[in-house]
Amino acid sequence: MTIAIQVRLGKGPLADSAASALAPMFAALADPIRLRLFDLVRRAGVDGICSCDLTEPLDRSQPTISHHLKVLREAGLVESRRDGTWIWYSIAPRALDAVSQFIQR
Amino acid sequence: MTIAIQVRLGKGPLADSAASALAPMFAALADPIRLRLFDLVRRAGVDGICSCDLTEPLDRSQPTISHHLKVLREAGLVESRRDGTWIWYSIAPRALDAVSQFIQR
DNA sequence: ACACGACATTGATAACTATCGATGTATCAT
DNA sequence: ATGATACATCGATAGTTATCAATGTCGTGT
Repeated sequence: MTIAIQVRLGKGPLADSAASALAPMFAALADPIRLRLFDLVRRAGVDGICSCDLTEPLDRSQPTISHHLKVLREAGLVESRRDGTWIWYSIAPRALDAVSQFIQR
Repeated sequence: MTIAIQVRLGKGPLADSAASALAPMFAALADPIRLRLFDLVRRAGVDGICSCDLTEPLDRSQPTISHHLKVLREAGLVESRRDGTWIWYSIAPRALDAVSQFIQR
């Protein structure tokens, strides 16, 4: 199951619908652990990074990291693919497009 | 009382301190009402916009809008200045610099 | 079939947040 | 001083979230 998030930012005042679509992306990055998770995944590039390598450096329990990865995934910021018993995370294409578009005017 | 927020983003992995400084800014934008508030203030330009013109279009009570403006202000995203009984809000200089810096690589 | 490793889900809890009505505070006009 | 207006703060409440221990699920190797 993949999640597609589409946000169209018009020229007029930010519509309620656009704001409601945008807010969850900011919310996904509104936590220090998730910011660092996102950063680690982004640094890993196209190959991605194994979930097993994300738990230890952030000093949180495995379920907690799993929870945060789920939040990032459901916000459309990261993707996961299975490889045997491992799961590899990578940055979703166009992940921050909507956010970036809002930030720059 | 003004609030200064400084975030230095190094080249290495995102440090816990940087993430903790960055997260509140994302949190401030992680709400539809605040996104639209920020958008309205930004559209007002250097003159700013009166708080009284922010309550009605967002369909929330006056205390609620006041609360959200406080969140934006404490995150360093907007500034307020008094003019008689009115209070004018404007975008803080370098408001989104840290956020923008994180977004782009 | 069985045991193990990697990850997800559940359940519980403490902390936080969005919202509003009521009330407080500050400024202006009279 | 008085009243009116603009905004902030308080108190309460319902909803959300970050966290972990315990448990479940899925894939691998034996």
